[in-house]
Amino acid sequence: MFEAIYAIRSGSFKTDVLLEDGREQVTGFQMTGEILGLDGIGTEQHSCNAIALEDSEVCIIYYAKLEELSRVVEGLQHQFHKVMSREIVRDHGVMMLLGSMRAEERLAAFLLNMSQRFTARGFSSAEFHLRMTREEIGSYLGLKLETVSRAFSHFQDEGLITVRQKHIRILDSDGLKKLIQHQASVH
Amino acid sequence: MFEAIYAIRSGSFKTDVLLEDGREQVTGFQMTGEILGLDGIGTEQHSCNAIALEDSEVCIIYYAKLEELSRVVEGLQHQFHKVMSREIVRDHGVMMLLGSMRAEERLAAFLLNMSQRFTARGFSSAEFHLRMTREEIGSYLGLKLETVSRAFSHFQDEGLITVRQKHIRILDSDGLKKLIQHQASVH
DNA sequence: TTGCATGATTGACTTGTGTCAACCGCATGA
DNA sequence: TCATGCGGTTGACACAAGTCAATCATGCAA
Repeated sequence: MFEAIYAIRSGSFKTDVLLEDGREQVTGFQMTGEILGLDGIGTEQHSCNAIALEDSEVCIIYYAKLEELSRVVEGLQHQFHKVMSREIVRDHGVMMLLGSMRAEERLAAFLLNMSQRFTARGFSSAEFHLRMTREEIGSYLGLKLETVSRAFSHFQDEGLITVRQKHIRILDSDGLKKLIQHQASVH
Repeated sequence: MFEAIYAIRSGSFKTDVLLEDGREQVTGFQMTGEILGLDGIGTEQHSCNAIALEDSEVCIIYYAKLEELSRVVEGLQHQFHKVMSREIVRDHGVMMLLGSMRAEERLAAFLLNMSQRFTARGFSSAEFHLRMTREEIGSYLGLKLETVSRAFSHFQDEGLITVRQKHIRILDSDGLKKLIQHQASVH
């Protein structure tokens, strides 16, 4: 059943979908200020789970109220459409990752994306704490946890980052950016 | 620049995004009755290309008009939200494909999805004509065209389908369904 | 403190898919 | 008719990532 969407007030989440046979696919990581539950509007039924990765707070937005308000509050409808549209664009980005990048490119893109999102929230762009496990990162990126771990170690050996468990420090973000594009032209 | 979305009146399309280095990722195939261009609302700029796969017609829907109408026409806003939401759910399905299925599972899922969409449009569910090349299917499924071709041949050897170029006939759709789930429990 | 559980790292080996290349089939146009 | 080109198929081989397994690190509970 569907009745609301949820704005994250603090904390962070992962969303996932399950196949009958038990395979889990992480479909995204959401941070403060982002919206959960937009998948439920189409079918009147949420199609993925949201799991908090730390203590978190959400603001419940009843969808019926939102629709009603959209009709009278200038600009609200448009803002809401923008949020949904951006989610579609983001998903296309993930499809790009999964469909045409190799393991280290995926992880580099993931790290740069996290860095950018932390920056947008006023945190350091170079040093941050990942709230998800290697397995969750792997599921999101279509990789096994060992592959994620090895890629982290390799980046560290190359002097691109330092890793200690979930603590990441980016030493050479240009190097990571080059990885994403350059790898292909080697082809 | 963004000003409109497009309802497909007849024909079919592929959408893709490009990486700077020239890699192409097909993000979807759209058929009659589906909507193109929803990605443009968020940033006032379309982020993917749409290419017709055959002679096709679209109905241009100016976004400004749509927003205006949504405020007065009962139910229109809700219908529009549903369309966008379903696109998000569909993308999550593709992420499932790309992130946690192997080549033959992906292709089986793709064929069943095509079959279902043809059925919904009043065509045969068992026999249809693919409008896209092996390379486009491969890009969409995160596979090389040779892998797609081999999987088709293998399905044919197993008696699941018959293939002759772009003509597909599904002989055992339950067999295809089992492939998607069963492969995993072998694990 | 010790013991335990969970997550992360690393190594050795296997395998699915990619790569490269040859060849086939069908459609189009000269 | 034959030549040309594009898309599709198939084979041989290479390699990236998966699998299995041992070990280490961290944090929590007794």
